[in-house]
Amino acid sequence: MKDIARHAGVSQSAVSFALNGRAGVSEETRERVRRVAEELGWQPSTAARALSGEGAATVGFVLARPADTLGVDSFFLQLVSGIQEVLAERHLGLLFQVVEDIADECAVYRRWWAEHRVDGVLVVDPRTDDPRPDLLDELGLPAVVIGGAPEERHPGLSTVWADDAGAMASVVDGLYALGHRRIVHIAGLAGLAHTERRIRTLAAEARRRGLTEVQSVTTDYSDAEGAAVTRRVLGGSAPPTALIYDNDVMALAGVAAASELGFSVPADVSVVAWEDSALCRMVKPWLSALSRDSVEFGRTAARELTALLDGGPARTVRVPVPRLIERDSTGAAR
Amino acid sequence: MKDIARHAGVSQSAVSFALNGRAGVSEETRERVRRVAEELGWQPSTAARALSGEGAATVGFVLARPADTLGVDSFFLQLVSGIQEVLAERHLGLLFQVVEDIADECAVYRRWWAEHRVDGVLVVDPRTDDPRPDLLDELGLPAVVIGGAPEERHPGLSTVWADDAGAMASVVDGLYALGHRRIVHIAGLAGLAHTERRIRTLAAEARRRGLTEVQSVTTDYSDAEGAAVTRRVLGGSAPPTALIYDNDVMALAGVAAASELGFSVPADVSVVAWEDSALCRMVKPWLSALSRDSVEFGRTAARELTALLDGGPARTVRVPVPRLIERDSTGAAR
DNA sequence: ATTAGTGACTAATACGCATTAGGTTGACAC
DNA sequence: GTGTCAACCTAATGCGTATTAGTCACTAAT
Repeated sequence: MKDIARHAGVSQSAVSFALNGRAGVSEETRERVRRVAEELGWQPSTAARALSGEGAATVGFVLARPADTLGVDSFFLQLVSGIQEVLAERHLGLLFQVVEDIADECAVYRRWWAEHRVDGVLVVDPRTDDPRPDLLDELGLPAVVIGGAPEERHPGLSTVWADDAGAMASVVDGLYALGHRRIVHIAGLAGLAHTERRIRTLAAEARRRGLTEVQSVTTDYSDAEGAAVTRRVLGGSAPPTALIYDNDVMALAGVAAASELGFSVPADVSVVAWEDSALCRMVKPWLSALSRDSVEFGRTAARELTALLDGGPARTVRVPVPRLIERDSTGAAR
Repeated sequence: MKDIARHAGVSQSAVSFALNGRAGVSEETRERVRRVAEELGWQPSTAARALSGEGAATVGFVLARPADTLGVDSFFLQLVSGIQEVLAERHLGLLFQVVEDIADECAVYRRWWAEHRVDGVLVVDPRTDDPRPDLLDELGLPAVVIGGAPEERHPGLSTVWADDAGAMASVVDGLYALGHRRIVHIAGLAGLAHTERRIRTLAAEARRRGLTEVQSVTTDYSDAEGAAVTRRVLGGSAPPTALIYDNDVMALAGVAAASELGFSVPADVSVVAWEDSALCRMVKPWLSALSRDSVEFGRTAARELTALLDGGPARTVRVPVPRLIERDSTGAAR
């Protein structure tokens, strides 16, 4: 800016005013300064900006997962991609970190905020008993919880959530209509908010219809556990006629396990995957799946965060209910 | 630091010396200052650090892929996870951005460097005719090219590469030994350096053995194209007896397509996937696959970058040759 | 003719840290 | 008793930007 000022024959402050669209310079000068800045290829130093109180122009994203669990999950990359799209428009950077567990994640938030490294964060995988909202509130760090529970609102936090309960109800509806009475839900990680929501909803739907042979089993989302649980429940005396898997990977592994046991899909057992991806069309039969737009989910979350950074109020936003794509893995109960 | 200085009864400079392990303060004072800093929960402002010439304590990572291609690729998340592990030790942040194409990617590098947002970058998906190394050289932006060609070294760039040529040679060796003479390589994106390396190596190996019915077909890595190419080549008059897929997703889709056409794996056609993941054990038959440690790949790249940032020389480092895991999808040629 | 006001600009300061140039004290040698 | 040196510490400056407090010339109002 010093150089620009010299070349344009004005003071440094005038340059600042001109480039930031503030009053205090004539239109003519402003234009001249703009031209010079352009010629000199000037870009504002984010460090200096941050130092003089403008914020870091960066938002943080922490993924608390052991490295080897990261593998086959298409959800996060798509989510991040959607987040990016919105952030990039406003030239906001995305600071990304992978950590082992929630405690580490909290430590990262603390450090980032203390170091003025981020202006806000996006929180994923909310849990039923989650220390993070309290921490963020305490720090005053603007945040959007992705997939959070709509009830439990913290004053300063925005929440973007998908209606898992509604989706689960519609899936059960569909299966019930097909004559299924014995249903097993191979759920994801226990303790995750959306896992618990799905489990609760399934239980409620079962109660409502008087179904007693309906259960949920939590897993670690891995193909191994998906297959193991499938083998266990299908090996029982009154095996379920429908299986709901909390992700596509487990559904795939489950179908493989079922075939090995001599169960044919969907003749003997119907399968629904909670998460649609190319995988679902890569096995025979093609898997019926709940599809949601993860990229759009990311966009929505990012938009909420930018709104928060602009001083807007914390909000709770719902994204569209996941839609059931009926393919070949679901059919009438035997 | 001002507060710390006041509480400890010393000057601000003394605090700086004490906390940065520089000479100029007594051991006793240093300890006292440390204690006070601890009590006050002080964390250095990265913005201020960056401003006073210490660098941004951040490295950049740009992924140039259309949003919808990101889905099913386990490689990048694992890579990033490995990168993280090394960066986190040194409290370096990872600035992540997804863009549409290479031109945008270059623009991001320019901006980041001009804004002093990053100290270095990690470059992925190098191409045969790639503008990025030249740009990075020109900017003087420290960088590590991941998966780059070992030949084409730019003065300032480090390169971390896997020996695709060696791996391809060993795969062809194995298939040849099993009696395969007609081999099709369903390759990845044309123009990517490693794609071209694999194609060249396959051609060379074929020539060396006098095989004429060997070819590579480039794709966009998607399951759709993988299946389409599979159908096309298997539908020909003298169909190949072995298929090499450049990723796991296409291999899976290929196997499905082959079954539909009445080809049994591995009796009629052998299949090798270039990238191992849970997917390969999720179909019957389990897929033989080239396995490499993507997390370690990331670690290595990050280590090279930190070395570069410490003022070390640019180097070219090779990671271990991918190893062929023989499962059930490869067998003797019919 | 003085005052109040306004538009266009400059000078000065702050942000939080690192660093460099000084300053003071005490020990030691001559 | 003067000079030298080392150890320890303080004062001052700079990094690049935003902002606040002036300054100056000129116009409009009293």
